[in-house]
Amino acid sequence: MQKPTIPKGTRDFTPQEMANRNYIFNTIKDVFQLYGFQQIETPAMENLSTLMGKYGEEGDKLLFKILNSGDFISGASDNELLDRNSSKLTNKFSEKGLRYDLTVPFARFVVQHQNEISFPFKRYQMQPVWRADRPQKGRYREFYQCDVDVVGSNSLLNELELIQIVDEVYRRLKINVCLKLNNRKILSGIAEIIGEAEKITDITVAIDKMDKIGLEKVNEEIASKGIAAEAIAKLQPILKLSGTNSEKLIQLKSVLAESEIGQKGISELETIFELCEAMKVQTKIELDLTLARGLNYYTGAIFEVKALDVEIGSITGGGRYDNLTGVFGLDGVSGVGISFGADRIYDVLNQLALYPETSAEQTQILFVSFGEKELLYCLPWLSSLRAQKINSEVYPESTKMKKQMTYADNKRIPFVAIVGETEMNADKVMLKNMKTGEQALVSMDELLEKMKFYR
RNA sequence: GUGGUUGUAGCUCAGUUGGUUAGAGCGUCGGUUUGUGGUUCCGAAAGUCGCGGGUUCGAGCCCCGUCUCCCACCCCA
Repeated sequence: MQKPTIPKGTRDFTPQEMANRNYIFNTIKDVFQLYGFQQIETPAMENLSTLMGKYGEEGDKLLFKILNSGDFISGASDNELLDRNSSKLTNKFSEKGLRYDLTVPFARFVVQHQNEISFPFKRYQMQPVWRADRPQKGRYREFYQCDVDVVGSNSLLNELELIQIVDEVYRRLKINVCLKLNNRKILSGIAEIIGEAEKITDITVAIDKMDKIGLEKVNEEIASKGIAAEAIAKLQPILKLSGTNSEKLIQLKSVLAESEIGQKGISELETIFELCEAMKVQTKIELDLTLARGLNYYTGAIFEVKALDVEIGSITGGGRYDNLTGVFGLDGVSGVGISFGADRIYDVLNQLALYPETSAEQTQILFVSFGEKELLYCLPWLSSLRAQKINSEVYPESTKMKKQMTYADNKRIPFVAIVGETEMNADKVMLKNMKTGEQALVSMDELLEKMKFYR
């Protein structure tokens, strides 16, 4: 028989791995809740009409589509089948797809539930998303995103709070990061003053590659998009911008003096920097004009977080989008949000071995016994421990002690309670510390007292 | 979607110019006077050599296809 496998780009997670992953999810979740965000979930699958056209042409290709149930082929005529046009046939065969991110389903959610939501709506969502991408380093076809967004508020205080959340999450996870900040309005201003406003997407996609391919290649790519040489020349001082954040802003102010939207972007950034300083955000924040990000719906701030000690690409990203719900028929709702890439954070933590030594999930005490009578004797002890929220279990069969001890060892259970006739007669258990090897006869009260530090 | 790369036991890998029943370490399981694990010693199970085809008297090894892994591009968490 063929050995079973899982689809490419997907992974199984063992109990040990899940303990590590839950450490990440719980850390992120705790911080989200600390800032007043509430959790929602949306279905794994959405109607394709909700998903299609929201991520550009590339994105549509990367959507996993779900075959219609039943006789899906009846949806297409003979001529359409003979045509062999896959993209047209896809529409006939499939009307649902797996979600590609959490932002678009969230926009759909806001529109659909607009009358039940009170704004500003602060929500978080931690669920897997799927992309039919070719897997490679730090890239999976199924991965988790942890999104926090505020919709229905234009205040830059939201940007501040998101930055504070980034600051707090990575402080707790002990990952050194740099937060890169940009503003779409500045990018628009740049495109405007060089007279290529309608080419903004091409320009931003190209300059996004700056630290990867260098200035020269970026210029080549921009030129290849049909942008005039003089416009490219005008762009140079901006691409070569250097110095501290405030020095960069001063330079930008003069370069973008003629652009109203550019000035707006600069003042937004100034406000954000001031707020961060006032609130003593520890994370290094860097104004980075080459940060453009792929998704075109950002209209204000753009964030990206990079791990400093690991080469892995961005581990968190986001920004402000003024009219995301517009595509679903609800105008005038502004949102700002960020997404933590849990799987990349997991890779970073794995490489740096930054997990806490003991997991809150592990069993703290295992009862080892010698027979049926002893097994039954253990049960009330377990109930008492569990009532005190101490993770505990009993080895459910009376096999050799070696096997039971090995079991405890493999699960890294720190304490074992040995129960034989002697212990039963004394109404006690033999409590053994697996690390030191020390053991002592203890009563129920003594046991609960000792174990209460291991909740 | 394009290009490159990898595949032998649960895991990490040996395997000679093509030549008998394909090996090791780790892990697993069992035993080492049946009330003591993580460190000893002994033993066992475990592989259609990714899959399919071809060349050959003979293929883990050579050729073709395919899938998979990883890497780069595109794009992106």
